[in-house]
Amino acid sequence: MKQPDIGQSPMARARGRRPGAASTREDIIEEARRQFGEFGYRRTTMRGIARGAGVDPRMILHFFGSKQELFAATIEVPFEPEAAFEALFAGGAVGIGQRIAEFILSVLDDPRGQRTATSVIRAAVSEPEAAALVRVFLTQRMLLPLARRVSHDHAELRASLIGAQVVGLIMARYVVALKPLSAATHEDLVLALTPVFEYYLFGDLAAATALGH
Amino acid sequence: MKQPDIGQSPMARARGRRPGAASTREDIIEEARRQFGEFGYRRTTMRGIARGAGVDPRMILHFFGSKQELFAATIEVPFEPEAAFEALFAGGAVGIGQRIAEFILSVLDDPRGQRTATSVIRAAVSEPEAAALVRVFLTQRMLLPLARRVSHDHAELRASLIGAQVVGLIMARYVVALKPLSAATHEDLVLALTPVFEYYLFGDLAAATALGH
DNA sequence: CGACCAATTCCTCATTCGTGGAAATGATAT
DNA sequence: ATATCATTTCCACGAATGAGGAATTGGTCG
Repeated sequence: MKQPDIGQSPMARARGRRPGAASTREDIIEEARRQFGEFGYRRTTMRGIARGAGVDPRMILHFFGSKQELFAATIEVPFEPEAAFEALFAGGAVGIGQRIAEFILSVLDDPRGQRTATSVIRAAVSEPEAAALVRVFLTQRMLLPLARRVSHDHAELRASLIGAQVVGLIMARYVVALKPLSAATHEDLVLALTPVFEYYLFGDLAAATALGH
Repeated sequence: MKQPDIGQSPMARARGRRPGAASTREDIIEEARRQFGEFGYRRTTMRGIARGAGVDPRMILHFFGSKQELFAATIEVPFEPEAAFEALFAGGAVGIGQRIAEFILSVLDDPRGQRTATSVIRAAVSEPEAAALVRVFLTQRMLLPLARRVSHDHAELRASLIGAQVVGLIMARYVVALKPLSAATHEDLVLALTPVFEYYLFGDLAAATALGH
């Protein structure tokens, strides 16, 4: 006599497969990238991603299996480190610091690069497993290839100092949002960082010489 | 007839105040400092601190009221920024970069300073409110006083760049544990960082000059 | 048309967390 | 001694979370 379960909840969408093209998977990844980048791994929740993507939370498990696998699927390095270093060093030692600074800043100007960077850093801070992954990736894929092109003493230390400066820049600019750095222009930062990168690459680390004035 | 409630749980300690001196409050703070520094704000739990301190979880609320207040109680800056800067700059411009590097590294060599630094950074990454607090503290108490002593153009930018390098060093050395940096000695890092600090303080930020060779 | 599979929704479970109530006990002051 | 207060223990609540079961619907292929 009663209509069977219809009208019980006016907002209740019908179950089953939606007609038309299904962008659900991509919507989830897109929203997950945003939230992991903005909130970090721990404070980002499956339900929050689902809400932001306009999707049932169950879809995330359906497509990705777990929160960790979803996070892994959101990571995209927008360049190939070894190829990028080769191109950067192809121009010789002259101007190498500026080219590195330009390259790093341009990666961080791109929303994808910026989100990936902050996302990975935040995850490394809150998840030990992520920190281990970051350590391996940074060391094997970024710092060692960079160090290999630095034919100087303490090559790995030099690469690590550059990495530390870059990480600090990301933290100060995007995570803590220190005004002088978040307001500085791309060009200002390139100019300010260029001498530091050149010093870390080629300078005499064991002699506290003055560095320009 | 039955012994009243005794023997029900052999491990059950008697209620009420313990005899002797009560170090509970200090035990909690001590353990909280360790865990906030090691795990960050989010992954540190009241129950975990209580377990580590050998204390009932309720004691934490009893003494501190909430997790946030407990965290606030664990923060201890082991120096007075303005006084420290005054002392550092009292020796004049010559050797100022080295003195700053020495000072920062010595603070980070001290377990208390190191724990406070990592703890605050981790909290800033995982908690927006903490990030706001860190931004204000860093800007008002550290960077502006530092900038005030830098009688050059872009004083705040210079101070922020130093701050970013220090934060990056802490991240790389203690959070991600990049080997070349965590293995480097105090002296190595002082030598490597001194020219950078001097450049950030006094160098020409708008001219990409070479910085030592 | 019928069988099969992917996509979608609803509901549930077990766990964990921060917080708080209430009672018990020792120390201390009167 | 008695009253008062701080300290301590156990227990519970409500919320949030990651994960998964089961049913329903639509596309696709025979």
